[in-house]
Amino acid sequence: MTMQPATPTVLDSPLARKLSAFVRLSTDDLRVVSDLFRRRRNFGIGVEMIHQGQTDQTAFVLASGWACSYKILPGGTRQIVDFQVPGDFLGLRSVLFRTSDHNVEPITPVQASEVTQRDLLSAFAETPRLATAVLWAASRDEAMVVERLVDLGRRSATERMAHFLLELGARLRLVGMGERSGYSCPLSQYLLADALGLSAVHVNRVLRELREEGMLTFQKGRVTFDDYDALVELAAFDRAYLDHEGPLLT
Amino acid sequence: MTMQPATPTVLDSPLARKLSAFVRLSTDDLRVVSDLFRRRRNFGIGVEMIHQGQTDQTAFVLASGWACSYKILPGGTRQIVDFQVPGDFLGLRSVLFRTSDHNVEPITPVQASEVTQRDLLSAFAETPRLATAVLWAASRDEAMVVERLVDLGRRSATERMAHFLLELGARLRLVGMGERSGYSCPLSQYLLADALGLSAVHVNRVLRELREEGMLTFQKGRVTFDDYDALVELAAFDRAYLDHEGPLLT
DNA sequence: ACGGCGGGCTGATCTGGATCAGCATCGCGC
DNA sequence: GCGCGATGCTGATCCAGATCAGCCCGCCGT
Repeated sequence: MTMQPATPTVLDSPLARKLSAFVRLSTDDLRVVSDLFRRRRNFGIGVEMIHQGQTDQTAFVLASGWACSYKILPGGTRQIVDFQVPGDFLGLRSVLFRTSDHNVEPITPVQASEVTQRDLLSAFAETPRLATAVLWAASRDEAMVVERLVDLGRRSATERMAHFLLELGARLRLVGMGERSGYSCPLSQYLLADALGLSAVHVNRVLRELREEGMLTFQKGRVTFDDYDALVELAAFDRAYLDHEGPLLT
Repeated sequence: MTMQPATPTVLDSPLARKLSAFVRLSTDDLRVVSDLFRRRRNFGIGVEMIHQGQTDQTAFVLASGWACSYKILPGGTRQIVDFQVPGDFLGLRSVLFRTSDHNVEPITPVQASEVTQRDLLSAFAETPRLATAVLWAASRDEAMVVERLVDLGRRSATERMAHFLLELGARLRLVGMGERSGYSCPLSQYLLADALGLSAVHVNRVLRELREEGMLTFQKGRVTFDDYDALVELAAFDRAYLDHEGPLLT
């Protein structure tokens, strides 16, 4: 946990920070955002927050902690679709679906605010600007999934890893949880493997290789960029798809 | 081109058909939909409709023909993210972005209606029900991308191919362009390769294998399901993620 | 009527990453 | 303070799918 001012306002929330990268929100907008944050809940590691096939249409906004969304295949293997960090929506995509098509569970202990379909739609009616901002966030999420698709389809294991960790760094910096030099990261090599479509064994080797090349170090729950520019080059990382160049300075 | 009734109404449009799988649209809603269809344009094969990096925020609704959206990597390879068939949106994801993060181009000659960000947002304001329907369609698009991600991450080439062609069949049937027995399909083996993260050579072998196993035949621009149930089994195809069980019978 | 070329198709070879098998360390519960 | 499950790490072997090299056919343009 980082230091908080004595009277934390919703301005401090990761969600507000993130949305501000897209539109400058008025105090009215921010009030509506903070209303969305009312029903705060806690979840322990591995407790399912959203389950494949469930029919109640609720989503969450992550306030603290990390989560991941994934699909299980008959056969037992799973594909992690994405990780969620503070400020991210969980299950936004299936609020409109009759049944959820994926699972979401915490990787670390998590605080999240529950948002129902009704809440969301009525908040949209109240402030169209917020609606636009949320749709922007949803588009950004999809853009990230697409980039993961490119990872799996056309990038080598090493490029994939570099690209993924760079993206994660950019996302975390946007909500104030990382610097250009690196960030702390609770992901195990198994989780990375399931997300990147690799085996855990190979993830290990790739990380070693990147470390020995002096490009990045991932150890003890911390990612350190040893040579940021070389990584960007290697991964052909072009942050345009994140659309982070907002009204606030980056 | 298929036969049309003497006075075609917007009800016949693939988009309306598709959205009807989710909500029953009123005649008012349908009028708004048909307004969206006003600015009809034609595009030849390979003419870029949307370009990576472009800044004008327009999308299209496909009225006839097939298109594909893809990303190019420095190095020349490309990853096709998805194909679009009549009734699908093109570039919806980046209407809200400052710059488009992908390309879209026709695979066959195409008729499409141009929709600007303004058009769309004002249509939403007019009929919230339509807004919901469009968001549903966007969610379905994302669900398909996620399923493609699972394809690339965790399914073998054969499973991948089967899964993909089954999904395409389901999508086409929804807009009245295919039957359970098969559908006509203008995709070359090169396009399939770029979409499924395979080499064209391997696509060829996989198709041969599926044919020799008596599961499906893809020849002369037509996909024929020779053993639908076996395919569903092989690919572990669960259409839940398409959320097609709508108010109209399927 | 003929060259060129986009597609389909094939065999031979190579390789990135999976799989299998196992060891070392650490934190935690009892 | 001991056992045990997670996690990190490593070597040896295997294989799905890439790559390379080419042939055949039908179509289109001149």
